[in-house]
Amino acid sequence: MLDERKQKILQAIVDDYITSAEPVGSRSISRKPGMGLSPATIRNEMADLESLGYLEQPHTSAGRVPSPQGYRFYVDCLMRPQKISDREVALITNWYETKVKNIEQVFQETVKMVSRMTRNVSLMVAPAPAKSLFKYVQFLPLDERRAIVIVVTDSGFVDNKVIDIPEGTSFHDLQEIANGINNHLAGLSFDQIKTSLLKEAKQDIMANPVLFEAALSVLRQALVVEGGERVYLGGTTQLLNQPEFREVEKIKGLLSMLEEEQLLCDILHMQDGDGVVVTIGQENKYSGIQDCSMVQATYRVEGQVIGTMAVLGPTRMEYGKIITVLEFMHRHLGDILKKYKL
Amino acid sequence: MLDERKQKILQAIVDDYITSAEPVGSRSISRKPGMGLSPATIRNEMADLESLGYLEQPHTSAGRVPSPQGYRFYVDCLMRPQKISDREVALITNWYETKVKNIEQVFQETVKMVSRMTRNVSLMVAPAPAKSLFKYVQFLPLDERRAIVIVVTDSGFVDNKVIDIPEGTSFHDLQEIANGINNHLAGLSFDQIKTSLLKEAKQDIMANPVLFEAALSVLRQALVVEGGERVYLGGTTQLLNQPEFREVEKIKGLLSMLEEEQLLCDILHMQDGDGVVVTIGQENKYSGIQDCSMVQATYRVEGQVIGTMAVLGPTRMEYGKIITVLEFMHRHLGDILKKYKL
DNA sequence: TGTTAGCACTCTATTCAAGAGAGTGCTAAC
DNA sequence: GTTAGCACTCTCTTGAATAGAGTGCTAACA
Repeated sequence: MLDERKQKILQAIVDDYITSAEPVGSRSISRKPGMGLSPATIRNEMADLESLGYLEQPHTSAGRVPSPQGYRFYVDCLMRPQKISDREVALITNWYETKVKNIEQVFQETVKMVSRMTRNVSLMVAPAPAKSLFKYVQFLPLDERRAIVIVVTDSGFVDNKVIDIPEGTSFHDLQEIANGINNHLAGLSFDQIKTSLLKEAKQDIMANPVLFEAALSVLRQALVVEGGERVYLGGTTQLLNQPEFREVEKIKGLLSMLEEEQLLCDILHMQDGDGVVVTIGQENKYSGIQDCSMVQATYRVEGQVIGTMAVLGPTRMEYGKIITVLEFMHRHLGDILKKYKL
Repeated sequence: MLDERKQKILQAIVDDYITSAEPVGSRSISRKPGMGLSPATIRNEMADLESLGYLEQPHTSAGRVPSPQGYRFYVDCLMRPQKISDREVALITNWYETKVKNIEQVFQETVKMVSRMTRNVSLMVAPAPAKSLFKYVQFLPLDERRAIVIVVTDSGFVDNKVIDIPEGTSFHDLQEIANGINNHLAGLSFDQIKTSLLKEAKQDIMANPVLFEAALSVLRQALVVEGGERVYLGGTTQLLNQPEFREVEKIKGLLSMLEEEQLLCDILHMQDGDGVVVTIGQENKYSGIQDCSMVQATYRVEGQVIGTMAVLGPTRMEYGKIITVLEFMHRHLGDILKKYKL
């Protein structure tokens, strides 16, 4: 275990490096107020910290840089989580109130907000609409040949699509079809609906068998809800501000990774459990982000873990700030989602 | 006017530069099949073309680079617009059929597709929903205290929001309110609705005056359709692939510009008329993109120009390809939009 | 015994000159 | 009118020299 002075120095080094992105020399630590030690003493301690594995030296005559182990210790023991100010809380609340009108927008705006607050890329997996339960469909007239179909899931997702009205079907017929569908399929998952659709439909749904063909056609158009979980991504341009991504090549690599929804899903699913988790550099299982760190948090609705959100950035990230923000979202996002019914 | 040989050489130079991004020397032009001229001859012609203003030399011993005037001439006279292959047409058609279900998605997917086909940033202004005419609202039950309100405009935009049901209002009441609203406000623009709302409401809308307060509250929540035109943006990461944006600083500048919706709107509105227009470098009125070129096209529904789409990239862009793609979209986007009712 | 000043040492980043390479313009021959 | 040849120009790369930052070690000090 590190003695108190070593901890203090390590903390100063990490703090300094996080803001400056430059290897930290003994002089600059010595100069910090409250340190009260000469550069030479600091140097001795730094040499110790290096041989203990907490620091690294890019080359002999450079300052020190935190090692992954150094960051780990910093995150676990040294870092002081920043408080979220009342002003920030007010800002967040206001943001949701003015910009968010439905569930979809909760996700869209949350990633935007988080990326802005943390100055890093932020991502979020939303539960798959297809996994939730079908609640009802409703047809709205558009013109003679087409209608809008609104599909609502029990979790509050709303999907709208324009469909062709089958030949010879009146709008009144459509409403009857909707009733049939709603009566018989409400409460089923979309997966169930897909498989059992044809059989069920034939036997039960339609009081009026003349409408059967029309109903089938409509069902097929209406009930295909976009399959998988959706990943929301925000603040990718923040990457450009990080000195570690000064070379376009590195950004390209990360960005093209961030475009692969499935991959992101997988990465975010690697963490289970509940709460805020930090993975630093090589701790990340996916090799494409092993020079990055990720702070992840689950969010819950009524105790149930529903999904994950995360902030991705260079290992030299503002852990304190980011953890605080995600901790906050972890606790409060559920309430916000519930407002729009999830 | 340039004689035929000069034109041929200029064309070869621009073509070469567009693909290589390197100043073009006399040798490489001379080597091109069908050229049949020695480097020395080419050099003479190049010198002429330079003094005529069609070419520039980064420095004495470099090859030539097209000047803005050179690009202009290339675009106006030399460039052969590429045909869109049947395969591409099929791809586009299929893209819309599988990925697009409503108007919103037409815009989202169009910018994606165009940016992919042109390998450049693509943008598009959609007509402001608020400018279109209110068609109807419909309430859908969510739970006891909340409902989903669906607002449909005559142009086919569908907006859904979760609203609080006013205290003491039954779902049946809501439907009555919807009827009142629909009967009296259908066909009005949202601007009109906003201003005339209170007066009108009081006098006419509500058959049942008891519901008046509730109706007002609901109206306020429901009928605020996001104000301005929306800008859709696609393929910003394409910037990273362009050699002219190898330095992060340049990308940052452009990207931060691309984040300002209003600015983009203004830029796209500077072009009027109908059809495909190319603005090269300094021809752009906004100084932030004066080292870029932009190809813009309007799109129409039933003859009416409805909005603009554009491709933005370095002046060294594949004009032939891009113009062809936008020409195609210019002609066909209207049909696609009409399918979802605009 | 812990701390510190001093100094030699190491490594990077910058600067500068030299040389290679690419391309031109001009001249003279075809 | 076209082209081969050649001197010339400018950039980019390479390598050496130098300044700068920071270290590690030693010896002195409290």
